[in-house]
Amino acid sequence: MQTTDADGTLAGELSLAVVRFARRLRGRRDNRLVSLTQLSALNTLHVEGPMTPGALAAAERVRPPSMTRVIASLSDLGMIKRDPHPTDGRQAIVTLAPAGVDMITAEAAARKAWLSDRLAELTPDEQATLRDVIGILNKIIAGADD
Amino acid sequence: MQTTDADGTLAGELSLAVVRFARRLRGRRDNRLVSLTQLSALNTLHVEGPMTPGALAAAERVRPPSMTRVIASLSDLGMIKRDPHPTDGRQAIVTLAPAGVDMITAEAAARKAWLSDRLAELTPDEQATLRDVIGILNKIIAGADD
DNA sequence: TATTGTTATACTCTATAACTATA
DNA sequence: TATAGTTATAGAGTATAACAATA
Repeated sequence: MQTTDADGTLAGELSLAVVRFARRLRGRRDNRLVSLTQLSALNTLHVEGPMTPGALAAAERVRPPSMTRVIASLSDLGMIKRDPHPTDGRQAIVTLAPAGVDMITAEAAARKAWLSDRLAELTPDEQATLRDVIGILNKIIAGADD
Repeated sequence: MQTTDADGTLAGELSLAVVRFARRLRGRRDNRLVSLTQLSALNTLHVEGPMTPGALAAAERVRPPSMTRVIASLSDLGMIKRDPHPTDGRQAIVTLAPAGVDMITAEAAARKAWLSDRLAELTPDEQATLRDVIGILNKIIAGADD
């Protein structure tokens, strides 16, 4: 077993595998009411609580204009609400609405419906590896502050 | 440690982590000459050899019209070439050109330049977990034939 | 008729640049 | 002037539907 990645093989193969997997995730979902991008924003609001559009953009690692559109679409769907910032008129506070909480719950079930079928075909060791990799991926994402 | 995913937690968290990681991969690359989607197609041609557009679409898990566009862009860049099928006038054979091979090599180095920095911050165990997960993700992708 | 591939069209996600409003 | 956010615009990636060419 290697302990370093001097030749970049791990970086390369990991990139391609993740891109293909993400493509499958986006394309294979049954519930088309919200996209995975929208769901990711809802999830962040659920985990971290209400925040400004700028903070949400930073948390999601997208640019503010991109988050503006995500917020607008989720607001149209009634899944979040926008309130004025108490002290700064430029900012706003984005809060998860009850419909947004319901969507998170429903989407978790929808993903389970197909991905869990795939996961069920894996060995317990493989499932454990996937569980471990979630934290590692999040660590890489969080560390990529350049 | 759990050995099943009855509540869908693994499916949900894995989905969100992978989507965010893929977003970072797409946005953070320095070499903008080819996209990760294009690179993935080049890589498949490199690993599996020349094939028809339909076969390449199937291998990449995208629809034929999507692959038509990827092939057109790579052909414009001189990284692949299209030849007539020897026996079936409807089909074509897509082959990796020398410039495509060079691009695969260059891109592997470019990815290494930034992702390896992140990987270097991980423990050997974490790197080994990532190495294991590549095969698991590919297994899931391959199995999702519904 | 069935298959392969392309064209036409549309939608989502993301970005940069320019702008408005507020601090 | 500086900051937060939106609007305008553009480009990549993907899809479905309709079409053309060939089997």
